[in-house]
Amino acid sequence: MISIKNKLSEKGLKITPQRMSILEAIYSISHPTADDIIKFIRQEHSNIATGTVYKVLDTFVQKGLIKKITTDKDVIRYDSLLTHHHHLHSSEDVLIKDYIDEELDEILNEYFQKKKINGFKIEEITLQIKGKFNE
Amino acid sequence: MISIKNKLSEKGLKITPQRMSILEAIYSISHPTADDIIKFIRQEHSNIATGTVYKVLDTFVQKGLIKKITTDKDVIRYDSLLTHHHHLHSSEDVLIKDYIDEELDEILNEYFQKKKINGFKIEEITLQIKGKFNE
DNA sequence: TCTTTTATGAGAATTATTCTCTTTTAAGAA
DNA sequence: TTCTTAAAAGAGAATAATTCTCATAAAAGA
Ligand SMILES: [Mn+2]
Ligand SMILES: [Mn+2]
Ligand SMILES: [Zn+2]
Ligand SMILES: [Zn+2]
Repeated sequence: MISIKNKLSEKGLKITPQRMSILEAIYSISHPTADDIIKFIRQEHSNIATGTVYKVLDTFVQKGLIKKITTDKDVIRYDSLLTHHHHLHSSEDVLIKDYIDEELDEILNEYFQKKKINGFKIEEITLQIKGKFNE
Repeated sequence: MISIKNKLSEKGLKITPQRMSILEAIYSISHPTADDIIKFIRQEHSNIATGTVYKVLDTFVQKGLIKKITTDKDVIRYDSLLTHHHHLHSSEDVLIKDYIDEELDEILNEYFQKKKINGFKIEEITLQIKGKFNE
């Protein structure tokens, strides 16, 4: 898609088939691991080197095209949703869902406007909301 | 120490030198990785198998003696502070500090008492506060 | 002290990620 | 278009983090 190409060139990145596939994969899979992305790309398209995927993901994070998200597993996941949001983490399995709540963000902003944390300058607050998804 | 032994037996765990060392290490090091714990124990005391450390850490988490904490590295850290709290994550290095704020917790509890997340039952909310530590 | 269950150790295996080095390719210049 | 060149990708080895397997050791209650 033209928009994928645009996203790359906006960030001053060379357009390569690998980068386009990886970005498409991230947009198609919810909070994927590097391995999820590799499997997704290899289904249809050509082979891709795992090192390339890790390197490209790193570049994308650096350029702000995607974000890293943390879980209590030793694997890094990636997020294509760039606007500020939080995550619902299943306490039973590996499911993660986006949680967008501007009202909450407003409350937090107000709270930390008043209550300064001494010796620390806040850049971003992310909630990890752990719980159970019903059915 | 007697209290370390007590903590183990309270949870119905057999008291072993390895488990005592690991628990002492966790109490001595801030948010350690498994490897931090292994190095700490090996300084003074005897050797310990890495597999033992991972297995014991897992047991401790299961029994609620410690908690896992997540960072944006592919390594798991552990936390000995069991009362509900949040974390300040340095955006520059790997430093993590506990952040305890009951007033904030109260605000969050109230907020989510009203605002239900549909299809999801909250168990715990943890804030990852990313920013810079001054000097 | 004996018995049984559970834990530990050693080391191999697996998984996730990074690195090195060679070859390929995107993209601007000519 | 073709040429040039910096940047990217590929292959595969290396490293890091964690898990597994199975033989031995040792807690803890009988
Ligand atoms: Mn790793
Ligand atoms: Mn791993
Ligand atoms: Zn998300
Ligand atoms: Zn903590």
